[in-house]
Amino acid sequence: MTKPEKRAEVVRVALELIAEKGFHGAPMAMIAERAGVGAGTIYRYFENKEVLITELYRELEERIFQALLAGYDPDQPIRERFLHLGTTLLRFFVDHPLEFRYLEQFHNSPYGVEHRRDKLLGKGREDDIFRGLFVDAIVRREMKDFPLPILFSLAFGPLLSVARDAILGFYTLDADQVARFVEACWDGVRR
Amino acid sequence: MTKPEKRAEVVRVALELIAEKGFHGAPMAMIAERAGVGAGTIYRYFENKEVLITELYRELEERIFQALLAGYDPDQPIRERFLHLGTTLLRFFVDHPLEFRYLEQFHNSPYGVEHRRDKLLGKGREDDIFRGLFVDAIVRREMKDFPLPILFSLAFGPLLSVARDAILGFYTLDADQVARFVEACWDGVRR
DNA sequence: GCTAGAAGAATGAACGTTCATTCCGCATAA
DNA sequence: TTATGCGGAATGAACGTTCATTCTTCTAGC
Repeated sequence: MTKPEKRAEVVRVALELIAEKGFHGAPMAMIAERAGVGAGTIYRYFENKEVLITELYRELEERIFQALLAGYDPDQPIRERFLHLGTTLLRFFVDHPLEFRYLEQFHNSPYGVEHRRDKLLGKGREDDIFRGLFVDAIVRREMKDFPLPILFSLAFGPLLSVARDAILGFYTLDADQVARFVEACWDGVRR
Repeated sequence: MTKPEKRAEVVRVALELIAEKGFHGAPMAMIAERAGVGAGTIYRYFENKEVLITELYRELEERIFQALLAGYDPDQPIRERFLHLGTTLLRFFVDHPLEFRYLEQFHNSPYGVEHRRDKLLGKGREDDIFRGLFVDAIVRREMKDFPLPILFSLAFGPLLSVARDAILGFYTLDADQVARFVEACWDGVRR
């Protein structure tokens, strides 16, 4: 196995294990074993477990950002842009259960809260695409007049909740239901 | 300290510590110390840590159920019943941050998923109050026609999301905002 | 082209720490 | 005196991390 392959394999296994069993169900020794490398080898690529965890998070964030960007047209009407982002996001989660579960684990950890705090009170990144849309919508009076973070909760709270349940196997979402669901989210935020 | 006082104190401290630092940030020894009892004493009241955790969860569930019941009138129109349950729940969470954080921790643990699975596929308890309302609403065509669990996500996803952020201190919710927010949730589920 | 040696990468046993749980001596009340 | 409940030191399992050693790859000299 080449050097970059090893790193990638460690990251892949870490995603899988942590998504399935949580941070505390994924000891470094187990990650190493399943990745087919020595326990110490991981520390050649990541300073410690925390760095591995946050680095993996960053990579996921980037992939989602790219997925959202694909096919996004800033010139479309607000409603259409909202529907596009919502369905893309929900589909991404449903199609990538491991990634979704990982994000949830991360968000419910101290790292996640810290990270979130920075985002809400500072410069976003893929937030910008959401932030831009929402600010635009408020100015044009097409969305309810709530503070931005509250509007985010209103719009994406249902989305995350339904993705979680679908991924846990409580039910399945077909394409039509996804579309109708995101429209329902729109009903929640729109004026 | 009398016997029942000790038990109650252990439960109180466990709630506090676990809510603030998670299951893994709340070692039994620390719970014991802050509760003013010996480490071994906890095991006179709870077989092991898991039992303590699930027992505490059950007690919280019961308190929420009671809060929801107070002032609930099954004869009111669907919209009013929905608004009552929503605002009561959201207010309860905002007023009881420790309890909310504990519930979140629990839900994101293996116990929680198991528990949830039972609920969605079986007999509810305080669910009944929600289930009854929602089934009623669908039959009368006052809510969108989604499977029940999806409708729950649509209605309560935003609520949990906004409660979480408020409790983490990202913003504060006054009474007016709570009311308007729950109405926005209603916009999401209503036909 | 071949080989000796250096340099870098990988390894996994070992370490120190932390945790849930157990156990035994002690105190209190009968 | 005896019995009961309690405390907290002791225990052993599990973890993240380290480091002395081995293995691999590359370079340089012939």
